[in-house]
Amino acid sequence: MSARREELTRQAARLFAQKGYHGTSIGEIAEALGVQKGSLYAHIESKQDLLYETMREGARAFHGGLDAIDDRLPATEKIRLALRSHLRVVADQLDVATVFVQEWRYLEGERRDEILAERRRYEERIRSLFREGRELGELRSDLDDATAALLALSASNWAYTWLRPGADTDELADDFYELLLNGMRGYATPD
Amino acid sequence: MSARREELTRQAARLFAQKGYHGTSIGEIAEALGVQKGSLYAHIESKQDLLYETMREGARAFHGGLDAIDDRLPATEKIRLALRSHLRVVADQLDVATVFVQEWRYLEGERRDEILAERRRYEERIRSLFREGRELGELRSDLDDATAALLALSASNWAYTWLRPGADTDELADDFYELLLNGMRGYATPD
DNA sequence: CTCCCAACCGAACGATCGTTAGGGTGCCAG
DNA sequence: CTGGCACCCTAACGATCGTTCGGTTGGGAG
Repeated sequence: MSARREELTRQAARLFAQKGYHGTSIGEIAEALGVQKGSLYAHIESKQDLLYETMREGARAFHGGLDAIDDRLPATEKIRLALRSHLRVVADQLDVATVFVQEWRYLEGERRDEILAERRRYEERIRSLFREGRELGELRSDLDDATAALLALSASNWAYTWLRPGADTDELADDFYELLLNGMRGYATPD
Repeated sequence: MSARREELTRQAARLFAQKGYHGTSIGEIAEALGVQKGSLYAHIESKQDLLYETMREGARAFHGGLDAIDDRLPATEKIRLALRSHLRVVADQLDVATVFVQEWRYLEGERRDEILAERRRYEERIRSLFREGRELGELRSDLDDATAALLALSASNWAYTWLRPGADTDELADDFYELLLNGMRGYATPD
């Protein structure tokens, strides 16, 4: 893929994140590249292509982050690293992450099915971490891992709305982790 | 406001939630009412009106839920009730809540500023509950209430994506509350 | 020097968008 | 009986949308 083509995808992701897929016109994307809108069709076949590629990039980034976590670590440590990975992806690729989280529903046809499956798989990978933690005794035995995963995932998925690029996401992820594990109660064990 | 007018707002909210503001045309809204699109302008001045009114309804519902919480209760109890209220609003008015959370950025002019202020005020009200809990010793003294509120709010704000209408939101809210307060750690105090 | 090809231009396409205008109902209050 | 009013229709407006197409450009490979 040529450098110009990558720049096109990047600008599209930026505008989709800022104004939404349907709120962004081909003309605006072309203008961001300093080009007539018709010229874009030397690179793409349709506007949908730009959305689809941004989604693919998002899926690759999020899954890639989980892939890098050593499977042999304790479950709780993997949860901590997963939180770090997720927030880092959001901060480092804010546009892509934003589109991945909120614009997926504007995909059409089998591309939509494909991305939806990737999103579901990601959620399942997170959920399995909590299940593993419970089964190995690292987390409370009465933990509802679906609810626990939901809580962690929800917080992470919402991150794109308030995370600023350049923030120290590792520290924030560790704060989240500590809160989720130990709770907010007054008599919590000191660390 | 006439019954017909309310039906119009309701259908608009439903379609905005399902297909997004820019993804929904005036013609589709008219079709949902069994009417020609031009006829809608007997009720509204612009498409923006429909978005704005849905947002107002959302703001009213979310703030109204908090208003009903007795100020003299312990902070932790108020947090529990706030979680219940939020999830109940999402479940009972899923369309309105969905639009309130994701479509606000398509509002224009001062209406956008107004709704944005309402959203910020809501977040601040939640945050103050955690601050109060910490200051009164109900929550750990080293609690970062901004992070804590962020965690709770993020989970709640994400709820519209997975909550199905008719779900037992009180029970779910209590589960969230219990997890947030006591944590997921294995040696957590039994309840 | 020539050829190629990625990249872009300029103009136009049909479709759809939100909105307006003028006229027509049927019902309810006076 | 009559007036008004809420509601709707039909037709059209200009603007903008995504997309197509034939032609032009410039630089690197042979």
